[in-house]
Amino acid sequence: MSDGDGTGLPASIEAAWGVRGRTPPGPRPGLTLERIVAAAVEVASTDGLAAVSMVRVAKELGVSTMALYRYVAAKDELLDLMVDAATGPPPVHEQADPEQWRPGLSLWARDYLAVLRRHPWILQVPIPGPPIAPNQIAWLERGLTQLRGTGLTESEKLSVIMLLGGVVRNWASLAAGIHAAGDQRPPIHYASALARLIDVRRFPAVSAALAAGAIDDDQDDADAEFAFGLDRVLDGVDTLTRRNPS
Amino acid sequence: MSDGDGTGLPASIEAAWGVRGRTPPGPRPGLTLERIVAAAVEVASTDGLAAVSMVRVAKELGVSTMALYRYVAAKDELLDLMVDAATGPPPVHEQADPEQWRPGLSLWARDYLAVLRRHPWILQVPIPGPPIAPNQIAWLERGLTQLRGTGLTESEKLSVIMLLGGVVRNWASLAAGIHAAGDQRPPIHYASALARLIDVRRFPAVSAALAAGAIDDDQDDADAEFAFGLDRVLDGVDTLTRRNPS
DNA sequence: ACCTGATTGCGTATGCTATACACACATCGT
DNA sequence: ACGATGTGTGTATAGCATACGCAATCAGGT
Repeated sequence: MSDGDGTGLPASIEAAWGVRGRTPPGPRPGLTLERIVAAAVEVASTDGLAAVSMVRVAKELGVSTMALYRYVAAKDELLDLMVDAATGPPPVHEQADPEQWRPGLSLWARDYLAVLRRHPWILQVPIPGPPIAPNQIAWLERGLTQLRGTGLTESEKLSVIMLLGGVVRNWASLAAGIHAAGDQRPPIHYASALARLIDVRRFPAVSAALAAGAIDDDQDDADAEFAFGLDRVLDGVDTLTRRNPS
Repeated sequence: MSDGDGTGLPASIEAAWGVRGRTPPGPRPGLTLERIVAAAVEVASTDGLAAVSMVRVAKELGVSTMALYRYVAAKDELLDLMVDAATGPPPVHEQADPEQWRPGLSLWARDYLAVLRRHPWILQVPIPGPPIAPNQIAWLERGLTQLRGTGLTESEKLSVIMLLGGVVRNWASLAAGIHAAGDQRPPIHYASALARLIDVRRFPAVSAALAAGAIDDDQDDADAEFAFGLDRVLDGVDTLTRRNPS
């Protein structure tokens, strides 16, 4: 389970990249990393991330718990692989005009959002670091490609994609949090709860927002709010492209 | 432990807001929610969030584990209160020209980042929903106040603050992730690991970024990268203020 | 002054978790 | 054929959140 290569990466991540040596002695493996990850994703999709335990995944596969540890050094690794598998490769769209980076980037963000909507549990997996798993890199690739006509530096392009990905994740997280909270708990009426708690003199600006109906747990404006955040970031990128000599 | 008010909020959150009824019969409480939260924060700050268990916090206070459950319905509530306590109220600055929203908002973001740098474990606490605890609201208040001269609608102001907060959290999370990973693990050389794994034909854009040195685990450029993301968002807000009739 | 009922803190118990370790067995290169 | 190596399994450990019942404590109504 030590890294066969010198990358310092966990062996299971390398396995996800398809790095394989020649077959060693010993019994043929009856399991596959892929099958394990698929079973874990299945559990997360049906019963939530909290239901994903090594015991449960092993039970789902009909093997003993400890068998999994022949393929994964720790549960964290499994979680990372689950995220990558559930994310999948970015969808393929017709390549538009390279000069028109904005719709391309917008589509990228919306595609990513769709993934997070399909697998909300992804948002509950703590991010271990910069993207390294295959599909994460594929998404990064597609994102960077959208920016090819902008004249930004490579470093700027990368920052833009990371920024945008964060914004999407963040918004999805908030939206999912509201939804999940209203799933089991007594649905917290956020606006009325706030109205009862805050003092107008101590929090005039929040009170004003409250009075204007800006704070509302309505799900209807959700898409509009996402579009707002997305447009702000894209406007910011636009400003940058115009400032730089292209 | 049920909510005394009709807000639907956990009783412990209401307690954090200072909502109190008259003293009921029974022995005087020997503990305080404040003391419990303070002890938990202390544990998190010294030994990390993973070390925060009910057993450990109780031990730190010299009480039994179950005593804590007289003040907190579940561990999640404690975590929320810990975040709010560790965040604290936003620092007070001299009020600048209300027309100059940009430096004010920039300072807000940097203040928030400073908090997250001081208490990195905050980033590991899953966000349960929109901000509701007292200090969270205080930060929101200060953020909204910075936007008072922009002519944005209340809804837009709110979205901007949420967006900005997300960006700060996201960036801090990534930076802390790299740092934490290099804390215990064999320090993953991200750039070289990627270089070894990816194929130039499959990932030309990522390869280009890699070749240009844009992908680098150097901590030096970190502040610059944060400023980049911050400036993109602020540029986006700027575009909006110019478009709207103020 | 006494009782009632609420509330505190505690001890115990349950069921869950990740994972370390030792074992039996299968298969490869020699 | 043999040694090395990897696979799956069973058992054991240490930790976790938290449900439950009990004894002690105190305020308010009588």
